[in-house]
Amino acid sequence: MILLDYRDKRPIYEQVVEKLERLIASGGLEPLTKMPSVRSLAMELSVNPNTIQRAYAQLEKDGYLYTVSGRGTFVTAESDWRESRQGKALEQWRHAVRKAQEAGLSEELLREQLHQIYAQEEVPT
Amino acid sequence: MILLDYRDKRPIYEQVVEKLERLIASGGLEPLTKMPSVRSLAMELSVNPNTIQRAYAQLEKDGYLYTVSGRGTFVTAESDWRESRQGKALEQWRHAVRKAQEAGLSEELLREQLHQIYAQEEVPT
DNA sequence: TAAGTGTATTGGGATAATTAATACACTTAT
DNA sequence: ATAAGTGTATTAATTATCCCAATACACTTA
Repeated sequence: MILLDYRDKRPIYEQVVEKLERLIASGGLEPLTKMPSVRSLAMELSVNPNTIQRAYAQLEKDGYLYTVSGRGTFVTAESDWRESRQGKALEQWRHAVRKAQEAGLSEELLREQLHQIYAQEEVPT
Repeated sequence: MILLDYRDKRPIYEQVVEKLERLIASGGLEPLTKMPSVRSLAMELSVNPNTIQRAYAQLEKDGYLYTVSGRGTFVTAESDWRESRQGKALEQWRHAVRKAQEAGLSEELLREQLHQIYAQEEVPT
């Protein structure tokens, strides 16, 4: 399903989160499909089950997965995780705007830059 | 020059950075004035000189101070640190914009939000 | 040359983060 | 009902990181 990079010095769970998030966001996993169990994915990657559990918990917090106790964890419907993702991105963006405002940057400058960035390319992912 | 708050559980050097940054940004220290030496400020606050050194290094990285080896460290000209601060804020903001774009948020939405935020108040700090 | 400046290096101690070990609770199929 | 499969909670061990101190070095100037 995914492959770990041993040269990567980030914690394992974080790597798993990133890879799965990318996989889901790119449509590589159909909504509502069952994820591999905590134990089986742990076996497959040769890591402790708790590490996978932590990754799943994070992905659930971010809206990409949901879990039914005793049954397993599943991929969220696309509309749901898109909404969650947008909400987070918007909140972070707003924070950056306030910082920019405090630094004395004008609304006009930001509006220009905004247009310029959006003009560059159509959203890759 | 500044006063440490012992109830504050952040590291000392961080507290020093924040207090000095605030002092400089608010005009409490004239540009080009010489800062107290690493050792003297350390003595005054009863901390290790390395702690002050770390704070000064951070402030230099942020553009508030500059240092001449053997002579001392000095307050940057206002135009310079304002520029530095704006550059950093702008860069972070651009990053947030790209994230928002990737998440599928429209330029129009961001432009609206931008206007709304700027309309709220005239920049406090 | 001596005193004052910032800087680099190293290490100790504490704290936090990451992963592991184990036991528990729930669901489902046999 | 029992066993096997699922996620979860708790606790511990290990590892990494952070903060601060001690000390020595390099540079400038009186």
